Amino acid sequence: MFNETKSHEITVDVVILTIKNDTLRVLLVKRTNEPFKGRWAIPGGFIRLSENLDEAALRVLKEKTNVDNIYLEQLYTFGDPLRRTDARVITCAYFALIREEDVDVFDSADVEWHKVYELPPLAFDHKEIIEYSLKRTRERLEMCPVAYQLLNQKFTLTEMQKSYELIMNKSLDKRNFRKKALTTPGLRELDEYSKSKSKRPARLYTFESISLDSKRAHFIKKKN
Amino acid sequence: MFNETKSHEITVDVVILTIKNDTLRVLLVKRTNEPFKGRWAIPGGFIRLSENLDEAALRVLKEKTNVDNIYLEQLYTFGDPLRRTDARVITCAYFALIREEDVDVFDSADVEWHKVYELPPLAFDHKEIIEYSLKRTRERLEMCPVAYQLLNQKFTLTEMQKSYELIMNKSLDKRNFRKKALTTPGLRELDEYSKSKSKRPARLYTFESISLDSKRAHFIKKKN
DNA sequence: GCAAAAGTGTTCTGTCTACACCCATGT
DNA sequence: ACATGGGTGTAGACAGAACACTTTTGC
Repeated sequence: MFNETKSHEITVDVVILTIKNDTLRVLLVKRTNEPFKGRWAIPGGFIRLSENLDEAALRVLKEKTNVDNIYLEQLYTFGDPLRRTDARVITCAYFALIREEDVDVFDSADVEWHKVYELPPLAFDHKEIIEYSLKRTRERLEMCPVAYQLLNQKFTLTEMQKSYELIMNKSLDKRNFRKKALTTPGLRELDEYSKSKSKRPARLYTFESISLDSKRAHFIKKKN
Repeated sequence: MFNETKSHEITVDVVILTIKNDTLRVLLVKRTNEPFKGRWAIPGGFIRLSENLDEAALRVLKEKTNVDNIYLEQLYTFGDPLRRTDARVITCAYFALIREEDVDVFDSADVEWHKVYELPPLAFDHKEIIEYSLKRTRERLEMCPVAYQLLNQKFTLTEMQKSYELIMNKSLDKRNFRKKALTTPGLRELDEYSKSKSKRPARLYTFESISLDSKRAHFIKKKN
């Protein structure tokens, strides 16, 4: 299959995170080929010669979820010779945060949302990649409100807090959270309220600008 | 499996930083081939099939500086189709911080330390890569004392401060710096003093082995 | 009127910033 | 004795953490 003169293959793999049914979930696909046939894996694909890496990751994302225009960030490049047994494949891993309401996943038997804290056995080093993406998402969260990428367009502060708690995997103090959340640049208070049964309606908020002010990361620009 | 006839090539490029003559410098090599023949570039090389990415980066580092066992971190993977005009080459960029005293560079006409704040015209996207490595180094510095990688084994607090100032590219308050520096985990005060002419000797310090773990991301936990 | 979630302030503590003078040494 | 860099402390601003009760609604 390969020899010394053959060059390495390079792919992009994308960790796609969302919140669904009050849990943080990652999109996995079931492998149809050996090795690891039948195991769950992060979606990925080869990079086309005309694409840059971000575009390749966006394409993979779009193929699986039909989502565009999303928070997507390069995570890390994994290239251990032993990470795959079949060939030498280096993968440039990305991670994406998407809203459940935007997703159009054919929830078939071989594409599923799995709880990130209860992962099934995964192919290759994909468990490591997912864990690393969680770590990075937490770091981002301390820096900028990326969690709004997981929320619906209009959301309550309690929903926002829940998404933070799911990502950080710990509970937060309500008053401190709200105090800090209200200072977030781009957060706008609406004159609308959630309608819920048997309890007090909650004020709705929205984020005005998608400009994630981060000096740390490369973000994918909006496509027009 | 390989539905494109032409593969991408993948390299590692390493931004090697040191402090020399009171300036922050990066090791550049002069290109001997087209394109950009005669221009300065970051050292790099192809990845061998038996190596992982870190090993490839270490090998490039060792080839150029004869330095082993060093702070080395994966930076970012650059893969724009237009970044090179001759071929589609994706590069996994690393950066390294090394001590001048450990280096064994043949300072020839085609390998030189250049001031990072006064770079000559560079090949490809290497200017961008160097600037990104500076950004990351600054972020690391706020988190953990990576600057000790640039210092001699024994150093004064003033030397440490100078290295911070060179990386951050701004001056720092002496008292505040020293107060904070003294709380750094791993810093040990020695019973030795610098011998300098015409001025008061300065106390020497050293870092006890800090585990800068090879699994990059985050090295030192938050202080409690 | 009760269940269920929304909403609201203060105190404490630790960290960052700004800032100016005396000390030890070699010449 | 002077030139050079070494070494030191305090006060104010700000941010994060801990902590409990009242309000609004649907049933």
